[in-house]
Amino acid sequence: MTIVTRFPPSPTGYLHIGGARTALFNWLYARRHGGRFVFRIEDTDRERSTQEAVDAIFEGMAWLGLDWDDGPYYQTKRFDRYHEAIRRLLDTGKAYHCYCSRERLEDLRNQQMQAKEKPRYDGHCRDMAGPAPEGVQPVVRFRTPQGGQLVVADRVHGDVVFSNDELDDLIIARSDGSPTYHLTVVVDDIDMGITHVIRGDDHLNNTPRQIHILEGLGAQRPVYAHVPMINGPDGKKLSKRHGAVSVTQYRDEGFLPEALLNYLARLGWSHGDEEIFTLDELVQKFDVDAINKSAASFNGDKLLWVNQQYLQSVSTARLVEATAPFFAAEKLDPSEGPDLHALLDAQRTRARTLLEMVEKSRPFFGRLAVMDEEALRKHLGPEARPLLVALFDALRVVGDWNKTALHGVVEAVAAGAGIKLGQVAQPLRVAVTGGTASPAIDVTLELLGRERTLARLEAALA
RNA sequence: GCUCCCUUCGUCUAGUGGCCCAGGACGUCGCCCUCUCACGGCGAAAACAGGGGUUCGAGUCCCCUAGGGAGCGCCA
Repeated sequence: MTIVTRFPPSPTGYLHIGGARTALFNWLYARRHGGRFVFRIEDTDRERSTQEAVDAIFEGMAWLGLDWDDGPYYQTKRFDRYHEAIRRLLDTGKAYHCYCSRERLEDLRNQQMQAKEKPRYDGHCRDMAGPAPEGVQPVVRFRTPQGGQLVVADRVHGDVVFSNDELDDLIIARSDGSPTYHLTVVVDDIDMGITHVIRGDDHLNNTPRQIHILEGLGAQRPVYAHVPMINGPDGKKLSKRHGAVSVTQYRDEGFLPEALLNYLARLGWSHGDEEIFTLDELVQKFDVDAINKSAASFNGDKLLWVNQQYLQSVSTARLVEATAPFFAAEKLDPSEGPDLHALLDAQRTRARTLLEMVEKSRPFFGRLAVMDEEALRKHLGPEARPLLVALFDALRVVGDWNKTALHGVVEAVAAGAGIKLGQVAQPLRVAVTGGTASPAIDVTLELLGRERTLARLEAALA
C-alpha cells in the first residue's frame, strides 16, 4: 500500500512554525516510505481566505524545500464533490435537513450552558415527519449514531475512546448549501487517498465526528497521528507577541532552512540523544511512533545553536549563496571586499545567523564607518603610537601578503618591543577594524589586504 | 460547565518494571585553550507535579487530586 500524507493549511495567514512542523512530519513520513505527499488549500472560508496568504504559504514551503507530489488542490474548486457526498448522505438517511432557526439554536445553547451541560444540538429535526416548513432554507446535519462509543486508534496517543452521546448532529451543509469543514476534509481525504492523517492534536476531539462521516460515506479509516502543539517560550499558545512565528521571518533573520527544519523536527520528536540530522537522516529516521505526547515550548536559543551548527558545517559555496541577500540588505558589495570564501570561512564559527555573519564582516568593506570609542580609548592611546608606527613600517614592506608572513611581522614587532603578541595584536586590531573582536589578527590582516590595512593604520596614526 | 488530551532539569528530550541515588542537548556557572571575539575541550548546579495503590522492586502499570491544553460554531 502506498502511503499518502497531506498538508492542508487554510490560507488565512502566513505559514507559521506549527504548520511548518506539521507539514514537515507529513513530508518526512511520505518520503520515508516512498509515498506521496499531497498539498491542499482549505479555502472554503471565503471571508478569511486571501490570495496573499496562499502566496505566503507557498513561499514558506518553497523556502523550506517541502515539495509535494500531488496538488495543490483548492477546496473551493471541489464543491461538486462535496455536494455529491451530501446528496449521498441524505439519500441513505445518514443526514437530514434541519429547519431550526438560529434563534432557537441560540436559546438552546444558552439554556444548556446555564444548566452546566455541554452545548449540543438536541435533534429536534432529526426525526421530523410531515411537510417541510415553508420558506426556510434548511441546513443539512449528519445523523450521528446514538449510544455506544467510538475509539480512535491514534499512533501517538494510543486508543482514545469517545462516547457517541457526547457528539451531536453536526451541520455538514449550510443553509446556502455550502459544505462545512468536517465534511470537506473527509471527502478530500477519501478522494485523495490519504492513508495517514498527521495533524495537530487540537483536532483529536474532532476526529470521532470525522470518522462517523467517513464511515457514513463507506470509506476506510486512515491512520491517525495527532501531534502535540508548539507553545511560545513561556508555555502559552504561540502568537505574534512571542516574536517570530512566520517561517519567512526566520529566513529574513538569517536562519538556514535546514536548521529550522532540524530544530522543528526535534520539537515533539526525538531519536535517542541525537540533535543534528541532515534532511536525509531525518527521512531515514523519522517515525510517528517516536513522536511524544506533550506540548513543546519553542526555544529561540536552541534554534540559534542549531543554526550555528549548520553555519559551521555547511559548504563555503552554500554560505556564499545564503549570505548574498544579507549583503544586499546591509548595502555591502561583496565584490568590493576580500575573497568571499576566505571571509566566510573565517566568520563561520563567529556567528549564529547569516545576518550576524554579514554584520560582523562590515569592517572588511568600504571605509570604517564606526569606531568603538571605548576600544579606541583603551587600546589606541598615545602609548600605542610607536607600536603602530613600527607595525606600519614593517607591514609596508611585506612581500607576500599572506597569513603566515603577516603573523611573522606581528610577532617580530612584539619581540622588538619586548611585549607579548596580544599587546600588539589588540591595538592593531582596533586600528584596523574599529573594534575589539575579529578573526585571528593574521587572518584579519590578510582579509583586509595590504591597501586597506595600511590606509587604516595611517588614519589611526593621524 | 461538559468531554477529551497532557504532566522527567528553566527549555527540548532519553527512559516502554530492575541497566536510573535518572542520561543527552540548549541555556547558566566555573576551568582549560587563546592575540580579541568565537570554536573547541573539561567540569558543576539543575527534573521524575502531589497523594494513594499494584509489585520482591515504579519515572515506567492503575486510581485520585492539582495544574496546563484542546474541543463543544451555519470558522477551519
